[in-house]
Amino acid sequence: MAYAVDIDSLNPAQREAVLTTEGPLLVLAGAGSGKTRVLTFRIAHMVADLGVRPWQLLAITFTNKAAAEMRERLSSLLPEGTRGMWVCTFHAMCVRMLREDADLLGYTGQFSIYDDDDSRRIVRDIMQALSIEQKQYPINMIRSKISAAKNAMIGPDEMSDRASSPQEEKAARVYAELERRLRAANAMDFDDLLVRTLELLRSRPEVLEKYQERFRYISVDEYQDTNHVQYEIANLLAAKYKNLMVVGDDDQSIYSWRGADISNILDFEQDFADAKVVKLEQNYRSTGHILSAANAVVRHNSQRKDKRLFTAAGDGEKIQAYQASDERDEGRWIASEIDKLHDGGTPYDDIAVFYRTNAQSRILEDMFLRAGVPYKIVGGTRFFDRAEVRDVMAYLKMVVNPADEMSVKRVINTPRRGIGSTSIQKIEMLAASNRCSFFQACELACAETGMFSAKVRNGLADFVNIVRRGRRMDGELKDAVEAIVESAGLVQAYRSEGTMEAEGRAENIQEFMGVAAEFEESHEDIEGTLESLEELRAAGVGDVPQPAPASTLADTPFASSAAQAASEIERTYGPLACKALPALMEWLALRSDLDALSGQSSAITMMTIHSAKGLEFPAVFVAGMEEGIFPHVAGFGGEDAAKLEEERRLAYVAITRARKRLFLTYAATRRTYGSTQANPRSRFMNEIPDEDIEFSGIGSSGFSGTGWEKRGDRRGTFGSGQGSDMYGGRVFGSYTRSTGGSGASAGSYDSFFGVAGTERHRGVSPDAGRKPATFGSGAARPRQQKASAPVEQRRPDAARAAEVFAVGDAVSHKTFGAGTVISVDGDMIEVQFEKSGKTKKLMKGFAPIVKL
DNA sequence: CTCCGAGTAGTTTTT
DNA sequence: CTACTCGGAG
Repeated sequence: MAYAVDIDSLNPAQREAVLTTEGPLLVLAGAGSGKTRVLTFRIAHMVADLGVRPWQLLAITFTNKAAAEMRERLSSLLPEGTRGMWVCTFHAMCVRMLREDADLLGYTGQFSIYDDDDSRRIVRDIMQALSIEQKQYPINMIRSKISAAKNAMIGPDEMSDRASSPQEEKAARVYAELERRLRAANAMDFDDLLVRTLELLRSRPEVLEKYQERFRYISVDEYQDTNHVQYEIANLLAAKYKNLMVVGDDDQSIYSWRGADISNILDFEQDFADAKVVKLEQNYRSTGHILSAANAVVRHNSQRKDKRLFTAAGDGEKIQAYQASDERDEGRWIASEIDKLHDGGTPYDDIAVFYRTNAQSRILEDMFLRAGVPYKIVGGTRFFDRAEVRDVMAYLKMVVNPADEMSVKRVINTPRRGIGSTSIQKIEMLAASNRCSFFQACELACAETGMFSAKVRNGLADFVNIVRRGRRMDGELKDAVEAIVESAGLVQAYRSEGTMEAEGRAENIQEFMGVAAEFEESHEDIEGTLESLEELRAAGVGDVPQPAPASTLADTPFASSAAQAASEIERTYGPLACKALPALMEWLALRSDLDALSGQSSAITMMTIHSAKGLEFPAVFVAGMEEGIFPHVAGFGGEDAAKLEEERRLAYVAITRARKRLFLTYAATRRTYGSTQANPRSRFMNEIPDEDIEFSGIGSSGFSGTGWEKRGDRRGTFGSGQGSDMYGGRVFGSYTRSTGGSGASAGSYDSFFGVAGTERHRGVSPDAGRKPATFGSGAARPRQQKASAPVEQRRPDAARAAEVFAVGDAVSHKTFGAGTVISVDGDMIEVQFEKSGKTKKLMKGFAPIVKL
């Protein structure tokens, strides 16, 4: 048989996976084993060779980005098109299904989606209302308990019955109120999207049937990251035809703390007795040393399916380990190594720096800035998480769904309209006594002369009008958004503040409107749209079957207040004229990261290890390889083995991102939360075989694997001995163990100081001992003269240092673009950048900035 | 109602 | 150390 896809380019295991199109299939895909290729080839094969119609296919991914990538690869494999194929995340799929049949659950199709921040706020409000002390019952604890209950399909009542602790009892009460409010607001949080879909599929056989019949072939990527509800949904959808393919790697399960359940993948063979299992163990990504290190580390986990990646590629370069004196030195060393790589022809785009926690990015960022290494940060505080942007979004959400109490309350007094918490409370009472939505109560309040002052009533009237006018806006999405923002008066309010910060916020809002305009353009194409069969038929897509007779449902079991309130509002304020607005809101709610927005400029990538999953880079740095940081404090101490294993999987993920070069760094001392601590080197580094790794920096290779080091590790004396004693000026003098066991390390110091090896004890006086402190924070690395050179070169040169900056000066930064100086303090200047809106403190002369 | 200061918490995160 | 939240004073 001649295949439309190049089946010969696959290895036997991959080929088997691609050709197994019928029945349940579990693909255990190790890191870098070509799993995306298998996934896309398999689908392309089905469509091009086996006559499966694109609309019969459902491919679920974990992130929007992965979905977009897959769609792209599929459309290049399938020139005849992929229209009707659903390639999306679980959440996007659920939203699509819920929009269509929300009325069966007592919601309207216009329901709002509450993201994490919204959900947090509402829980906080509820806890306040129920006077539950946040001190005693931390909000995140309550939220995770509720989330766990939701995902176990346990309702508030049942949770209350089962509550075995005061925490759970309180959580159940919050849960009950949360449900009530979400329903009343016609809103769903991220958990609800999944849970309600499962509810829909379970309670409505005709709906389930519709999708079971349509989606004959289902594949789920990153199966190890699915939670219980997602697992149920997938199984339900596939229950009829059993053509379910799941792809995953138990070694890369790093989201259990978020409800991901590894047992989903481990138990697949039990769920489907006749499941075929294919293991993809050949790695096409990394070189030998890197792969060997990854294998060695992950082998320390007990809870895993045994597999071992192998590669046909050569050993490649050894992993470079570097012990820095402190976190600043670490950043500097990484910067200088990046410089070397770049000089050697590696583009910045091929380099990534990973860290365990976002907090670590600061110092690294700072050091890169000074060294002139261009970087971009993935994750962290994102554009769409900025308060002012969220405010705009809340206005838009409110216009789309005025019952959305959360959004209404968020912006009712932003910008200031003189409506404070007492007025809001009164409106709440009004809403309760009139049994109407909060928003309708706002309107009632305008007429209530007795209850509110004229000032408040005027403010409310303005506010209510925003919705009235907003809903009438038709035409271009961009214009509608602009009109709503305009009538909200946000930009004007910021502009009149006159501060640089407010100006930045105003600019962010402008930028947001640019995003909206962009969305309208890119939204035109049908690609990526999840169409129903009806829509496909209407669009003239051939051989789409007749739908099952429409389920005429007079008996909506939930005559819910949400639906009533929503339709009430529809009647009162008229239908929403701008149809693109809900689509924009949905896209915003389910957005992944804004990597599309960050330009294509050449820069290294900085991100947490979690966000690095699924990516690969020719050169990878992992910073902060220290006990307490990675594995993070929560994971060690012994008692929680499962947590430690997850940290180890995280290490596995980090290591396996690297194709050719891997650098692991750790610092002898590190400032965290203001105090300095000395952390021993990460146990994960010790799990890497000696032949795969090379140590350098203070206390280099001769140390590894010697007995004393392990003894030191436990007490943390290794780090503190090297680090703090060094600063105390007693590097070699009193540190007897190091003189005995560390020839290589001493050697490196010796060559640095130019002291003969045999004389080092006498030669280094306490006074001279301070020098290492200089070396630690000054030059990059003792042994290689060259290494320190790049940093050295970036010393403030005369011209740069002489440049005078004044507040208000326009400047341009190599990485951050244009900005304005907002303060000057000696050699430090603070600059606000236009693009990011962020302010940064920069060192005059070091930072790559020029006055415009 | 707003503003300012003290106090405190402080993994990982896509949807 | 810092960013954010809460509570009290104006």
